[in-house]
Amino acid sequence: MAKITKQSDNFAKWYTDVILEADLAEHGPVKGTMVIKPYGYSLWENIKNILNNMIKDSGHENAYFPMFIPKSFLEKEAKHVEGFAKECAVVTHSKLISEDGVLKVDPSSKLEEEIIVRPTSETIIWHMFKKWVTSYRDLPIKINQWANVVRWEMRTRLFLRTSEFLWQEGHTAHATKEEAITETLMIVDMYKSLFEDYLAIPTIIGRKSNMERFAGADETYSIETMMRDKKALQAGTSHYLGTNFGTAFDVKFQSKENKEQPVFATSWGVSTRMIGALIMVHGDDKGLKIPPRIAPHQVVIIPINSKNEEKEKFDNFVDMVHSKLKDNGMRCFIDDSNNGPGVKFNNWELRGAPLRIDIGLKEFESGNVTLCRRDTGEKEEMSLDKLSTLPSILEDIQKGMYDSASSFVKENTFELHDYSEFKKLLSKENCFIKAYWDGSDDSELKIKEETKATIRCILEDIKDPKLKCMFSGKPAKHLVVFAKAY
RNA sequence: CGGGAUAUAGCGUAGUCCGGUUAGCGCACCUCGUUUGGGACGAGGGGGUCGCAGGUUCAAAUCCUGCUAUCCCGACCA
Repeated sequence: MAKITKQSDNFAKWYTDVILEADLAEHGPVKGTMVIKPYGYSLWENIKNILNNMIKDSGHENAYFPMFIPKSFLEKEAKHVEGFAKECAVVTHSKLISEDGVLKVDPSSKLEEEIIVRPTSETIIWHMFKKWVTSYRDLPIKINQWANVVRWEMRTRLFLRTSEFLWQEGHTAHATKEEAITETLMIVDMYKSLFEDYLAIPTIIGRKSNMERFAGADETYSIETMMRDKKALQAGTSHYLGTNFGTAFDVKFQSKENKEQPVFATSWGVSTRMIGALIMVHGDDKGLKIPPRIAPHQVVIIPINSKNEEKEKFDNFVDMVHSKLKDNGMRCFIDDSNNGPGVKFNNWELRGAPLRIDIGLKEFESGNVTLCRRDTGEKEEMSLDKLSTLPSILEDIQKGMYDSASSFVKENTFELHDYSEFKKLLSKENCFIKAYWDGSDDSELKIKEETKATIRCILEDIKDPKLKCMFSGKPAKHLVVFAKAY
């Protein structure tokens, strides 16, 4: 088993090493594609199931819309096209022919209208909403779909930016602006809970600036997270789309008063990118560290020296421990591979299992087990009747992971009101900096050019005319967070 | 799409400058045995159209031409 690069030597290399060595995923044959391997997919499924329940509990219904979108649909919302035009996969033909053993595109199969592989589904969904909405009685529509989308990316990285990725996209239609805005914000809270309560990732939430906003949205709210290299990762978004798509797709409804009115929209999503955040928030030089609530295996049992004379009895003892854990509601796995114990220890640390139970001759004879925590590395021998306390230890680990991630964010977040200090700090190290901003694209752009830091989100609006923009000295409009971002 | 580099077994590489045995090594893999409390050991074994297509030559991984793919650096992005 290869050793992984240390975080301090090369964080990007560490990240790739961990994913490959922990068997989460590997590169597909087409540039930017990713094969999510069983261990990684099981992690995704755990997250997905939790979020899926949250989505349904808040009154949304799952549905599925096609991956293929007529090109003309994309043209209908001007800003939306602009945002996605440069990264679309386009289907132009429907046939291949074999010429002397070489496969070629059959020119005669050229499509009347070219088809876009969805980079996101607003257009096709609003095309359908037009058919579904005529009266106020048809609203709201609250739809979610789990799907893959394709964005043809220049520079790709496993989980963080792949040409094809998995996500959920929620799309809702409402009779009033207020209701749509409430929906947008409710989703932000839902994501916050997913990140904080399950992924143990602290979040910073706010509105996006004009420049960073989703193409076609009136307002974008984002979930910003800090990685261990102190760069920011946008890990989820919720958009208030106003009537942009309603208008573009001519979706209107008749009100109680028999008046024709425009439909208000939201859309929101989180993707497999979350797994990238999870890796970079919690991981250390030993590898992954997965929060217990979403870990594929919460407890991994390592049998040691299982080749003694009483092998059968030994195996029964191991099985008995295993079923005790399962009976206590834990996801549990026995590593009975042929590897030596050292390899297994390192392997499960690399793969981030929260708890490990070692069972060797010593335990077999004493009737105890040895428990080892991934977060602290502490080992302790415990009697079998204490196994029922493991769920509370898992919860303790979960909380500890959140707390330590949270203090890391606090330690690396500063508030500055002087631009030269701002530049100096950012040239020295990555961090989050809260500062006042005048709200202009111009200031934001120049700060980006000079420091590579961007506005991650707007935290508050400023009314006090005495407060000035850190960059321009003009009256401040917002308190924002700056950081270098993924 | 610009600038740079690389392409030899599953992975990592030596050999290429200066053409000449059967293309070598490490990891991984297979078999047998010994091992098992923090990255085991011995013996044996399998696996290569040297990125692709041409050319030069008695002879090409090695020299020449063209192509393709990938990686790094830039502009773009969740």
